[in-house]
Amino acid sequence: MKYDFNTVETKWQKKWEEAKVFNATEDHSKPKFYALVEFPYPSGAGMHVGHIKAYSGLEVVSRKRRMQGYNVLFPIGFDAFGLPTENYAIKTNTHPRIVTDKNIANFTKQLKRVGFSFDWSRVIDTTEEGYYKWTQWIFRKMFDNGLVFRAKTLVNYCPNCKVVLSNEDSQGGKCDVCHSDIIQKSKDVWYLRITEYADKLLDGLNKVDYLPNIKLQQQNWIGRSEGAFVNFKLTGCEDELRIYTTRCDTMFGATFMVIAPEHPIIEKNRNIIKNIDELDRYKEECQKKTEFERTQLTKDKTGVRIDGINAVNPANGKEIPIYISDYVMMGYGTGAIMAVPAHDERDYEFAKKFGIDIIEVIKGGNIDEGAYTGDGEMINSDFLNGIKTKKEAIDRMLKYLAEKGIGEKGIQYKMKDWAFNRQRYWGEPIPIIHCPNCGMVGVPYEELPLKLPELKNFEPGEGGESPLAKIDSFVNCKCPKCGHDAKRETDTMPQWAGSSWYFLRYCDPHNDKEFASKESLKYWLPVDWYNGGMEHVTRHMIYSRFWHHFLYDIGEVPVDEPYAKRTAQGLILGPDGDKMSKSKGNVVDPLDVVKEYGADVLRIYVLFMGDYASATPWNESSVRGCKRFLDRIASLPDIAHGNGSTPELESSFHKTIKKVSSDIEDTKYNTAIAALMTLLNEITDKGSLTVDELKIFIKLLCPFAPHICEEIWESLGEKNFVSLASWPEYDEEKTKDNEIEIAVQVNGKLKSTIMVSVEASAADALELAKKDEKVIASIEGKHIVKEIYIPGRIVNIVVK
RNA sequence: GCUCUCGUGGUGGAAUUGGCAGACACGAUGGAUUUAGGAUCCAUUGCGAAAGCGUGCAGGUUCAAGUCCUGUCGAGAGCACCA
Repeated sequence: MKYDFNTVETKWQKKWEEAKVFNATEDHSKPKFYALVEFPYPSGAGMHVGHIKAYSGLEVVSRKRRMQGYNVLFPIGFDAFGLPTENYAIKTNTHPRIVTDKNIANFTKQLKRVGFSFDWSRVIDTTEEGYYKWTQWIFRKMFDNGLVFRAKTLVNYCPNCKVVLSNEDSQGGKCDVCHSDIIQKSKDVWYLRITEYADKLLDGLNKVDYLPNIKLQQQNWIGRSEGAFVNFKLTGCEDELRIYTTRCDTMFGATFMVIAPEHPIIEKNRNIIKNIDELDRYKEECQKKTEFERTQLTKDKTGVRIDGINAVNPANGKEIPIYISDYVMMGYGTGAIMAVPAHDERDYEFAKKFGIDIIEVIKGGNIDEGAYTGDGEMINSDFLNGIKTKKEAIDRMLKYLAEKGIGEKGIQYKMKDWAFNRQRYWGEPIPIIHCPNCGMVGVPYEELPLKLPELKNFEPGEGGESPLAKIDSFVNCKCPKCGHDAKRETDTMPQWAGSSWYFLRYCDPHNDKEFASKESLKYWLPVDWYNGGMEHVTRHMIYSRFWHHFLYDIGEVPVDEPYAKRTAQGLILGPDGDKMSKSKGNVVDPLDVVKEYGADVLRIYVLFMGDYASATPWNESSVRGCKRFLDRIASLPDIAHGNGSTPELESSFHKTIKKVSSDIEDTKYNTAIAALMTLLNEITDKGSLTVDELKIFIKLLCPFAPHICEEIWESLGEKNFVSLASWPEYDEEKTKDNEIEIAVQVNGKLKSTIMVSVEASAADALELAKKDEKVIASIEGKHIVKEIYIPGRIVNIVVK
């Protein structure tokens, strides 16, 4: 059978759509399987091969589950708010709505042409009013529950995009969208209190099945640390200085203190501090440095001693100096530290540079060379002397601090509250009204969605205010509480808002009374398997887990953790081994591949090319290899006769069913396909197979290359879709061989192989091995020290 | 700098988790077919003439190490002075 893939593939795509083969049903009596892939941002460039790989994994799993009788929800949608569309709209003077619709139409066409088995009746678009109504609704619930607050603070600001960015969006001091240097700017910012959920997000990781590196990244991001808060008395002023430390055991070694340049204690004591001008100048210098510069200069410590105020070490009563330095951040802990140069590398560098005393309090290092951060016996520490472990010393010190009433245990997180507003047009308007009498008031629930007003000019203002601020009819309103003239908030939500709950909407996407019905949520949640990119592990996933935990706490969803399992696909690199990019000219367009080789080949190739989780370069020749494989499949019906099979081939079928079934579950799609290739080679060598065997082969291949499988299935006289046929079962007994070849080693070196029965005893196997000529040659005249037989594996004879 | 992951043929990658290293595929070489090219089919393909040697390098544990341990070099990812 030679076939024209273009005709055949579009034929089956049409039939699937007409018969609604892949629509999830609301038959809640069936076992469910909810497979989720990260919905795409509909960029103007269209689909990328990376999308194909990202979706093909769970595509295979979903198709297998349907064949196993599950009610499968495998949805798709579009995460369409965001800067690229808005920037394009500004540049071309087209409304972002029009741009978005066009891009979504293009993506839809492309996705359908690859034959993904998405449930197209549940498509969502985060920019639709019927969708963002509920994004705003959830925000309002958070507002009602005290999880939203506004503060004027120094924030990460991108001067190019003219927006405030969250910490997550400004990693490395660069804007996540345009890669410009971030500056620190004082602005009014809306925050979501994600830190309140830090422990829940951390604990939740214990009950989910995420890849280990994904869990680790989330743990590091949340960055919980246990330590102590301690109050240091000051000389020269009335205040106390509160610090956070994880090493209160080293307090006898604290020979100075450091506070952040912005620490409020400086402002408060301007009149007392003798060198205030010098401190002001230093502070100004620090603010001029971008975050990037600050991190580049980690080696070179700078700072200024505060003249006029000293601190008292509460452990030993000694007076110690206080410095300001930018290696202490206002945003973590209390913005002040006790510095223990003998046992902290940063404090050590600082002390060396400023000539401060270094007192060793833990044995084990050499303080002439550097700080010692390991464990050891406590010395020079009064009541701690002689204690051998860090834990014991910390406990003892905490007890001391409690007795004196100057300190207590404390917990800190690296994660900060989520800066949630953007000064942009193409996002969900924040449903808040500023009233001169009532302060911040939520837009009433019945008025949601708060619609994005029509606008001609989408450019943000020079002062960094939202384009919405220019529309008086939008801004001016009445306070819902007191009726007084009031003003609307004009900032919009960040790109991450819509994607924080989209998997809930898929459960019941057309509901206009609730974001999803309780019954549908109860049935479909949690997501059984979520696959996506590593780049979303610390942002999208943390954000959406936070929203979900919140919804769970207010009784809106039935489970606390939204994703039972999470995997991640590796990148597809360009043929040159570099990351694909337009500037390098190494981008592969998936639709070109479909045109030349067909969708089945594209699908097989992205899964066969290598380990699913690893980055793998594109290889055009290897694509042709996959084409060859499918061409050989197409001619299989020519040799499928009704005649009996052989026991060997039958056994191979059972083994292959077992291997393909388990490999799909383990995301080892490459070896699953390799197993099918091996079986095909065996069939070709033999020259024939039965029609029943061919049907099994087609079913196994169907999740990977469904179009050609449907075509062959139909040619065999089947009336129904192979996509809905039953997944093949295997007989464990038939996967086992009666006789197997095992290796024979002498002193661990392979000498020969022998055929033994699986039931053979150690004595039988060894006897057989010792009859082998090559083995005899190796052991002749030598003394046998030890004989090992691992059933089914190996014989090893140790001789001297 | 810290944390994590990974180093296997000419290439992408396998290896039931300590048990015959190199499955499967690409590429290459030779042959068949063809006017020719392409496509297809057959054979060979880790290195070495061979005994042997081979999983970045150096040690170690073990009857047995790609797999475990120690050190070291290299690549990638994440974090970025987190007290």
